[in-house]
Amino acid sequence: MRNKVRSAFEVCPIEVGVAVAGGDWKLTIVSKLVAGPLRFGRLQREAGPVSAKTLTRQLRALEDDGILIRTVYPEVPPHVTYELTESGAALAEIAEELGDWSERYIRPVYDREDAG
Amino acid sequence: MRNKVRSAFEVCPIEVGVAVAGGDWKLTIVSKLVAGPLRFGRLQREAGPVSAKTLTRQLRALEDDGILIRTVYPEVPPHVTYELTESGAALAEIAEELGDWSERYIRPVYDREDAG
DNA sequence: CGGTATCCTGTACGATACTG
DNA sequence: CAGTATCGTACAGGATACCG
Repeated sequence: MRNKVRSAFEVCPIEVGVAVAGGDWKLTIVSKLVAGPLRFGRLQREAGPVSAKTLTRQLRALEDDGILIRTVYPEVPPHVTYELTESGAALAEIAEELGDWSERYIRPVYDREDAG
Repeated sequence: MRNKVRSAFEVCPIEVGVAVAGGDWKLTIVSKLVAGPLRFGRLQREAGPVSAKTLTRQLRALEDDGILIRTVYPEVPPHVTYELTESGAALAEIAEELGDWSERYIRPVYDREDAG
């Protein structure tokens, strides 16, 4: 994943953004964290049908790239929260725009196919 | 690819956007077309180290989703151009924002790693 | 609760060779 | 020029079982 980002740097900044934020679930995760920190289980339920394995992978990648912060509370049972950094909040705005864009331009395309 | 988009509709609009625009090279392709239509070969050179096979795939997907228009001029040798639709132009703006975001927030992360 | 380990399938993508 | 066909590798991501 990091290697992908590194080679993207030699192409263009947009491709870097795609490498960092383009994975499945990543932008959805970020958007779910705008309202405030969430715990792992809650985040998994809110994000959609994502497996624990994949969610963990994506969260770790987002953490490595400085998009969110993982906090472990030393309790039993375990308690872990995820919250956005400034970088993550900025990314969340782009995620929202992408969502609006797909509602406006993509949904009609597929609705038309379903009708026809 | 279309199946991925269809299932994304059942999750959230952001995930639809990722499914449609999140593939490697797609946003870069779109950004290269903002200045005006380009031919296949030119686009391939401008986009970066993308193979003809992948570029073709991505262009077809973008066409299917109404993001760009492919025009074939019946000449010898063949002449094909790609140009953005309104949808594509709107997506290009988001692509630019993502590029700016990565320059501002991601580059420092990796520069710091390279230094350390 | 918040993961990890293992296995598995599907697909993305590049390289190369070829074509109308 | 603008692709297509074929092959091969890499990795994403789900399912399941298990752990501190």
